[in-house]
Amino acid sequence: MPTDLRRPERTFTIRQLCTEFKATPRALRFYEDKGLLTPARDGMNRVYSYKDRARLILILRGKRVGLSLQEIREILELYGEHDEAMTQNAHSLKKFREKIVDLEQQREDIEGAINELRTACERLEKHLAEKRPDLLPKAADYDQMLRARLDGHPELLGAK
Amino acid sequence: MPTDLRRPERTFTIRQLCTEFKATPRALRFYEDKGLLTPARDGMNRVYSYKDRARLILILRGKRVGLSLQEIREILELYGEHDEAMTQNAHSLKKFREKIVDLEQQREDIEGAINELRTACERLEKHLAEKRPDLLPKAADYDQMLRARLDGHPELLGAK
DNA sequence: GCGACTGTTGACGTTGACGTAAGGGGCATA
DNA sequence: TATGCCCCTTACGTCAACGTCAACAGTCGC
Repeated sequence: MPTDLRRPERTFTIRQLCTEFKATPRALRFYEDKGLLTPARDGMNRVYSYKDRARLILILRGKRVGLSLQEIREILELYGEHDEAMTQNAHSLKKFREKIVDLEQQREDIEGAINELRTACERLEKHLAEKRPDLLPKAADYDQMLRARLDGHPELLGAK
Repeated sequence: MPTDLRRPERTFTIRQLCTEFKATPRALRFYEDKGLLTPARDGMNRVYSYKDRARLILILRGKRVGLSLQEIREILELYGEHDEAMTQNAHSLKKFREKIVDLEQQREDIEGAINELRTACERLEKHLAEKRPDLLPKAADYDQMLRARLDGHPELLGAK
């Protein structure tokens, strides 16, 4: 399939990306300032390519897992130049390995935190059910919240 | 086993807890300022009980998963008074549910990030092996790093 | 030609989570 | 008695990641 391979020539305005990913123009410009994004220009205006959009997705995901913009930039740089400062890359490799260990630890932590929150919720629910059943929120709320998350952006759920 | 049940009367100085958990005195005092810890006093000096230590563990774990001190305090308060402002607790329940959804999303993100870092590492390793095998770090480093994490603080690995 | 909208570049403000420096007390060891 | 070391409080400084605001430019529809 030579044509339509990921809509290569498609471009985006800053606001399009912002509304798509619930970011702000200020944030995107900030990322650019920090070297994480380098959109083209049409006169003054920024023009984001499909690749820029992909980078933005990685940036936002990195943020959600607690990486700093600095760390995210290092990762992004890996997907660019391949024949540059090798010493630098050896350093990156080490840092990435450390980060993996970090993240595995963090995953453990999250499991623990989820469990704690769950039991805390159960306690609270039981307590409320006994004393103030009128205050109990409906299960529908939770459902709706979940659905809202899954809507619209399947690419945020672990896609490449 | 009535005696020695979790060494009940054991206490700690601020520095002991700091070195044990790699925190700083400033941080512990800060947590106290924000109402997350309330150690006893011996004159001016803080005296941390075993319970305080347990709370500190929860605080640090909360931080690692990205909870704000404010959120952590809410969770900790749940393990205390049980007959207080019920309206407040209904609110907490809602926030906890939201946080669980957040954390589940975050866990997904971490899975993805780990995978990306792994493939990035593989790439880099391959690239380095071809062009600059002298810069390749030894696998032993990684091992040692892992062991260092697991040492000393088994209670950090998801215990209650 | 005129809003309304969207875009731009500074520059300053804000929030959370501490760091750091200043000033002082308590106790032990040299 | 002086020198450390650890503790305390108060207060100002810092850093990341933006938010907010000002001041201005391009373009669309009428």
